[in-house]
Amino acid sequence: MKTGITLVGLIDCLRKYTCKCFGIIFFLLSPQPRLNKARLRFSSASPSSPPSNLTFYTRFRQHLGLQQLSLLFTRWVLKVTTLSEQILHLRSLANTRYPGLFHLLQENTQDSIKDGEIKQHFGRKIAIDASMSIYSFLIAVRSEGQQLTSETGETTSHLMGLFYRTLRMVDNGIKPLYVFDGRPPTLKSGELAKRSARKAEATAAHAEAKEVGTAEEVEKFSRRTVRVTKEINDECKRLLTCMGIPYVEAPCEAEAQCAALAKAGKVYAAASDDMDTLCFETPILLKKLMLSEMKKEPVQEIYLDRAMQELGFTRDQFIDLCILLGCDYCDTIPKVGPTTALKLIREHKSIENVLSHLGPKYAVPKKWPYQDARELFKNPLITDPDECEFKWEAPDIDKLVAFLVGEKGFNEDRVRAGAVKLSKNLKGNTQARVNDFFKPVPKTAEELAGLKRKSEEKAAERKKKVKAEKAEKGKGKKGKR
DNA sequence: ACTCTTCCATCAGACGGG
DNA sequence: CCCCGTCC
DNA sequence: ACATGATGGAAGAG
Repeated sequence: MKTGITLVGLIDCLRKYTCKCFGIIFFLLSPQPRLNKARLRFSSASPSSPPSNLTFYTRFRQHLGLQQLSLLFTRWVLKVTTLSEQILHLRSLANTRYPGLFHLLQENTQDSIKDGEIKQHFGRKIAIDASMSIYSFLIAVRSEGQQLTSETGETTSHLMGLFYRTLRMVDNGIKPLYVFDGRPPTLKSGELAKRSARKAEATAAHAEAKEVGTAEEVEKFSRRTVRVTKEINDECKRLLTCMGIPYVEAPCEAEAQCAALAKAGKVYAAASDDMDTLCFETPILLKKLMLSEMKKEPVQEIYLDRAMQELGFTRDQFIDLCILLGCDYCDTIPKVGPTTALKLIREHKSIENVLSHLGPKYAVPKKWPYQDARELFKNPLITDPDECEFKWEAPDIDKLVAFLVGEKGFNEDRVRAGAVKLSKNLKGNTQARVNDFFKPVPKTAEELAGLKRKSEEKAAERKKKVKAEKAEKGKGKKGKR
């Protein structure tokens, strides 16, 4: 707005710092190019004038808007760099994504989402995507921008987070089962993009040599997106072993494996904040499991069968709905949001029918591999749940102390206190299960009343908010007029 | 006026003492 | 309770 | 020679 930057100026600047441009381009091509301070600092670690580019970029984005800017960069990239169309296409595949499924369920169904407390899950086995948690620990557990480290400078953020979170779960009687990603999740966009690229993009034969180079770049690119290194994963596994907590290694996506375990009845539910897990047919999904105790928010429990029942959908229709809403595997149709998607599927029952009845207003993406996505949801790569063996054992306190205190410099008292909690809860196991068996569904009147009150309060709050806003708006308008 | 979509900004863990 | 510093 | 995703609010389009 204020700054009078021109396109020419921008391009000049970019030419000047060619290497830095890659960073910016990747930002732009990433599904959600957002910048925050931590990241800025992080990526500007190199000495030569990085801030100029980034601030430049930010200002410019405000000026132009994202789409034009990214178009501009795309064109520029094509001209100047060796990045080929395939990478661009790969990124564009994973473009926008609506978070709408949860809201949609919230508003269109009554019983599929239930708020509860963490205590209700006492004694239950719950599968958790380990990599997701570890990733968030690595990002969030920091002090003055730096991760926590042992004396030798090794990162310990992940151990810290994993240790205490697991402790809290065990303390609440939950028996966690961690599921580790097999191959990094790039299989999603990577494989799909490659596949569809191979299929349709034979037209790019004009530069075969280029394509060879590109394939390498694509691989490089996907390798880079590995979030949690093998070392970190191994340390976490070691910690879990010391704690007596079991884990499972998924061949591919942990989410899918969690769902399979839940479906087979090996665990009670899958805990994740990602609604995609529902598409893998987990009967129950727990959302915000760990947030609850800290912030006094309810644990959200989502039942797949009730959701489908209330929407009147079969599993296939439900998956199609999710694809329309936007999943990890393919793009959405522009102008089709949650509401429209629901309407369309209700009317036409399947994506094929939707496509054949779709008005000209809606431009379906040229490459829209919805069938592949559907296939991935229906038949994900998993190991048979029956072959997964896991049990909860007593912690090996000596090893635990040797590891955390000896190698990583944790406070010994805290670790020992934690270990005591672990073994104490293990003892209560048999009883816990019996209790759980006795009163699974019937809640006490108090609990019900409490929950009701809570939800009513929330609803009231929302209404009040809306009302207040409307009132304000009204006032403003009246005042103006 | 209303509904739905797109754009933008912000933040992410766990614990304990005041 | 909320705010804020500390964990390693 | 690297770099994210969920969410809520506000503005925009039809």
